[in-house]
Amino acid sequence: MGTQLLNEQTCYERLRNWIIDGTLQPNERLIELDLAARLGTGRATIRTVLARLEQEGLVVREPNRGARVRFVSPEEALEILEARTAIESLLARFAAMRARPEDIAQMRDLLAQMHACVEQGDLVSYSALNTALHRVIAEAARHRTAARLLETLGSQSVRYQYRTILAPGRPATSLAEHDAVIRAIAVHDPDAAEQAMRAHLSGVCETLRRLKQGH
Amino acid sequence: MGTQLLNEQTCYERLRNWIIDGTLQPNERLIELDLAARLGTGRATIRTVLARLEQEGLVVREPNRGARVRFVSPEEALEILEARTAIESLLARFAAMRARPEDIAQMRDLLAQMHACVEQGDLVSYSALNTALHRVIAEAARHRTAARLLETLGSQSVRYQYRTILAPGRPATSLAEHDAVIRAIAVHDPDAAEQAMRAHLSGVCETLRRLKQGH
DNA sequence: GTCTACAAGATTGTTAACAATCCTCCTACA
DNA sequence: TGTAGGAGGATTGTTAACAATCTTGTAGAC
Repeated sequence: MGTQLLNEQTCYERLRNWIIDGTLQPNERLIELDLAARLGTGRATIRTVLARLEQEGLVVREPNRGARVRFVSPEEALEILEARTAIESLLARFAAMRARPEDIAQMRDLLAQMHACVEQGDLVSYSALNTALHRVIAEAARHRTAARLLETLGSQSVRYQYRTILAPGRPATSLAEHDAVIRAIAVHDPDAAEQAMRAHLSGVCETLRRLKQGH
Repeated sequence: MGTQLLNEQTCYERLRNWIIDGTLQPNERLIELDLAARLGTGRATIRTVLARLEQEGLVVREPNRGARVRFVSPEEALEILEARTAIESLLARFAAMRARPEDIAQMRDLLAQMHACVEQGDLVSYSALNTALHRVIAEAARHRTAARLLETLGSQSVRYQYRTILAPGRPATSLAEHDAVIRAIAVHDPDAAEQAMRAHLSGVCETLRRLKQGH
């Protein structure tokens, strides 16, 4: 597998993934020549990619001092989650208005799998399914502006997403909350869906706040 | 005033302003050499600035075909307003929790000026004051994540912000709604503040929907 | 032993030139 | 008359070299 020549968009996606999956760690310096060599492209491309990632909140650049992976503090992670609550509640509302039968079937399928995971104590798969479910809801809402905001918020806080589900009693609660959200969407009740999603994510916020206190 | 040499940040801000204030019109092509000459910098700088503005939603770039000012359709403007509603409600909630006496005084001052504008029928000044008031509320919330989202949303939809206030009966209603928001913030009632802000912006959304139907 | 000054290396910022691509307009041909 | 093809110009994409800035390590003064 030789090093291919990559265009800007591909470089952007790869670098973004490296930051999100932790290949590049928070506060790690991003040296242009380094990245250019690793991605098989020139410095100019890396430069514009870094600018984009800064605008997206994944990277910090300082004049004459280069770029580094942005470190998101626990306080910031909470802020991000609060903002997500606002956006996802909106998306749940629209999903209740615009979801098609296929969308709802997919949600129920994922929910059933999540149920199985909790019974088996497989919290890693549960987290993945949870992310997938939220994505399906976002897509069912057919609201690109909100979906876009959510995606950038999500990418900034991936490192904190596994924490809350580990709190004692959380899995069962979380499952019930998701159930309420999907039931409201299935009967096309926007108010109930928004309310249920807000309740769900407020619960997550609260858990995260308590976790922060503990440590 | 000779052409100064400008660094990236300055170029970014200037170009951004040109787009927001309409100096550069929607769908207008952004030619790198052109902008470089106008801003007194090189193509490389312009290139990264355009990448940032694309990520911010103010510019669209197509490979090998350059960049243009993004045209925001009325449908999208509505989506943006809906997202703003979610974010600003959150900010109102936090403003109610964290506003200091100075913040509240500033809000009341702006509200009084808005009152005067409505009486004199000066809707242009009213719009400006309206923007300023929302900004003060956002700052009083001390929630940088939400504030940042709001700023990018706002910049995308400036072209539509003057429309709704022109609807018959809107100024008086708008004034009353702002009054309710600020009263809730002043007595530090987060639920009421969030609710009042949501009601206010939902009203704006509704007006915009009706305006769209009309035309 | 600690601090300052300075030199060397590393990294970013800027410029210019070249290559690749796209767009426009003109011509030739059916 | 209308359409395919191609030449030329305009614009973007890429590369390399150079300039400016920062960082690091070392030597010398106190």
